[in-house]
Amino acid sequence: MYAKVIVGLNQPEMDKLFDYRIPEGMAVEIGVRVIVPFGSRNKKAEGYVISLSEKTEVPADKIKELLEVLDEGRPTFTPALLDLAEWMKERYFCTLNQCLQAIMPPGIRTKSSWTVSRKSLDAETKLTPKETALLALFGERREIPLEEVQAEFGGDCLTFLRKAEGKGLLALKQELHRSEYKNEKRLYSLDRDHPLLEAAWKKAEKEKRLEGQRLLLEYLANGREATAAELKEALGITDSPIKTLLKKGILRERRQTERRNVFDADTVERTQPFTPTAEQAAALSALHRELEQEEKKPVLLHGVTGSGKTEIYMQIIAEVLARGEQAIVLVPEIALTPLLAERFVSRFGDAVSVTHSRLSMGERVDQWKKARDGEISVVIGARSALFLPFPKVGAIIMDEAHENSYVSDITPKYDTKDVAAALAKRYGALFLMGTATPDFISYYKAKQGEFLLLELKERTGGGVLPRMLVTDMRKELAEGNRSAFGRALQAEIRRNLEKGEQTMLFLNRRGYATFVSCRSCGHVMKCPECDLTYTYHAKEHALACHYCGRRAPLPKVCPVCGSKYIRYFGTGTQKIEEEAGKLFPEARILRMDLDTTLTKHSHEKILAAFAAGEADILIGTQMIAKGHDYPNVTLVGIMAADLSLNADSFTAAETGFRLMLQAAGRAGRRDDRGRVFLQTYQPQHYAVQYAAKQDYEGFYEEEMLMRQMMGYPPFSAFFSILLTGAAQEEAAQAAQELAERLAQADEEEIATILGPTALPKFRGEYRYQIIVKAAEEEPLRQLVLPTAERMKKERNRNVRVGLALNPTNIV
DNA sequence: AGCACGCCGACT
DNA sequence: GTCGGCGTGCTC
Repeated sequence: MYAKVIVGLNQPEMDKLFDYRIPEGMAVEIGVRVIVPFGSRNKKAEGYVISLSEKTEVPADKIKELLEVLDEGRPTFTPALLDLAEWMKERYFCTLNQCLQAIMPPGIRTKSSWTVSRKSLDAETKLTPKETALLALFGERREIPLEEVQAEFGGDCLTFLRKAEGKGLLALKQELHRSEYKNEKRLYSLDRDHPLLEAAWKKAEKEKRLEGQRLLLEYLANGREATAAELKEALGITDSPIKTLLKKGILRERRQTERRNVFDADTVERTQPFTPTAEQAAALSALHRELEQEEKKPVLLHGVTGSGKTEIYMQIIAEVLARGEQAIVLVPEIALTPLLAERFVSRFGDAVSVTHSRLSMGERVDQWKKARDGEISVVIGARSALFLPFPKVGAIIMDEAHENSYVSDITPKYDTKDVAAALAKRYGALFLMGTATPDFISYYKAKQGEFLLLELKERTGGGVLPRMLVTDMRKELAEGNRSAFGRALQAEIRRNLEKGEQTMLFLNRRGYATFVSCRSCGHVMKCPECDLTYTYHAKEHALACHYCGRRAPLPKVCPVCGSKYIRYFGTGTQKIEEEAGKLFPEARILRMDLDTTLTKHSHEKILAAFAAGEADILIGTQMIAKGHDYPNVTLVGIMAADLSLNADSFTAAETGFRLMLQAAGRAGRRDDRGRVFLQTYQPQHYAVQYAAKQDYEGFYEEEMLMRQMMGYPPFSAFFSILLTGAAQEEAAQAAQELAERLAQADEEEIATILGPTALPKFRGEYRYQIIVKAAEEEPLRQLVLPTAERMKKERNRNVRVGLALNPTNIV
């Protein structure tokens, strides 16, 4: 038997199957991780078994044998996940190996290291000066890590070392390190039949200095087991009495590996399903119908905040579990709070687990194993939860499906929505996306019938929509208010402070570049070619369009009104916090943004403190827009609605609009009507106008018209081609050449080719981007793919070509 | 990616 | 003769 293996080398040329013979008696399944000998030096490398075969085309003298099967022979990749990896490879133009790495739990990959050991040499051996220097590096040591030699002789000294090895001066040795993240506990108990036990008891009771031993013997007398940490905690002893009794054999040690629990399901009270409202019942019956279908359509559940989407998720999950299948609930990383998890635990008990990047590596690996071994059947997690090796997933639920954190930021830069749909198809599972503000591409697909569209328009708890008030910050400025707080908002905050009600202030800076606008007329500097906001490049003191690459000098006066009040809009949450402190010295203020949430539970702590009424004002980025109901919040201020409206992407207006609606959802979720202040320099902007009316449909219609006119997705398809290289000249030339070849290949002129554009250096590499867009995807693929493939093949080894089709995040 | 191999030019 | 710097082809 032969195993076809992907060797875990991250190189496009290596992304093919290598055949290995399976040694006699070795059990190998598809999807297992293996160690294989690779290359002329038979270096040990990690590989993944993709398929098994009776025969091989490879000549017998080339075939090597598998060295070892990892993970006790349990497959890392289920058939569904392997199939998904193949799909991702095609969709994201990357290697199968990269897809497998994305699917694998992080951190379990075997690492390799090399050591150099010296050999005794006879007197005649003549050494070159460099060899003498190398042996001097050893000093008294017999063995040193390769890194140390490389630090001294340069990273490329391997040929020299190999030669010295051939001469018999030294030996190079490879070591593999596998991370198991085992949670091994050492439990101590009393050997009650031990002959010395009686004597030890007596002695410990008599002698004062043996107090620790006495406590220990007493504590364990009833046959209980405990870890050293527990004993120390319970008895107030050090580990020395434990060690002493262990040495005598009176204490016994038992090692036990335990899978870590991410939280304690026992402390959560169980709840029963609610009786659905009429609206929910209608949605549920549609979902049940879809569950019965062989070919299931993805479902978009468009439900306003508070319309009870979670209850619908839970009732669907209950159905799936009843069938003996599993469910995956995807949540944006930031929304993954213990509170949310608790809701699911309260319904499904310890069948539920949680996984996200804030867990330790061991915790994550353990949740992964629990899924594999059927110990859990519901998982709530960030996007990587999709890749848990469940046997048969019945439903994939994606909450807050509009969130941009669902797009992976490392290769493959997958969009979780697309991957989840592809995976659901492979499982035959239901894929349900829930959101109050669908992204427009999904909404468009739903309206076109590609997705099933379900709507929830009522809030289950009653609740009224908040009042939206637009503050024209240009006017504020003209009337002498230079603060970031409009006068109306200031007055309302004061009122809230007096009434003891809470206020939330949003300022969304994360992920959006600074933009340049005129403070007098509100004009925003935009690229005339793309109608997208210019980004200010401080280093060059110039404006740049990140979409087409156009550069323009920074104007000294506003091109529209001639005013000199041109400003870089860059107020951050910290500045708002400072200003709020001055304006409302009596207020207790909390701030929550990336900087204040770097430590493990800080995120939850800040929200919990605010929920408990320990602060009057919470200032933060969009991360405070999510999460739970704060009944005492009656006022929300969106400090600069423009900030998100002017990001340099064609989705900017949509994102900004959504953020305003989300913020609105934070206020007045009970009987009293909340107030939301939209502060903006562009009150006439259509996104602001529609947000003020809370008119999602109206905005959608207008935005779609706009996109159709401008030829943006979903009315067009585009490729982003990125050429990367350490040598600037080479990368630039390759990019130029590719752009020319594309133009040449585009005989029928279906495409618009933008660029190449130089992007900022990234990790020491120069990057050039080409955008190719066209009305239809298929002809575009036929134009771009062969041309780019040919370029890749003929390319200089030092320039990499990366492709992305309709990426959600344009670089 | 890593590695070997071959070729070349510089330096001792 | 030694060393380092490339370009090229191969890895089951």
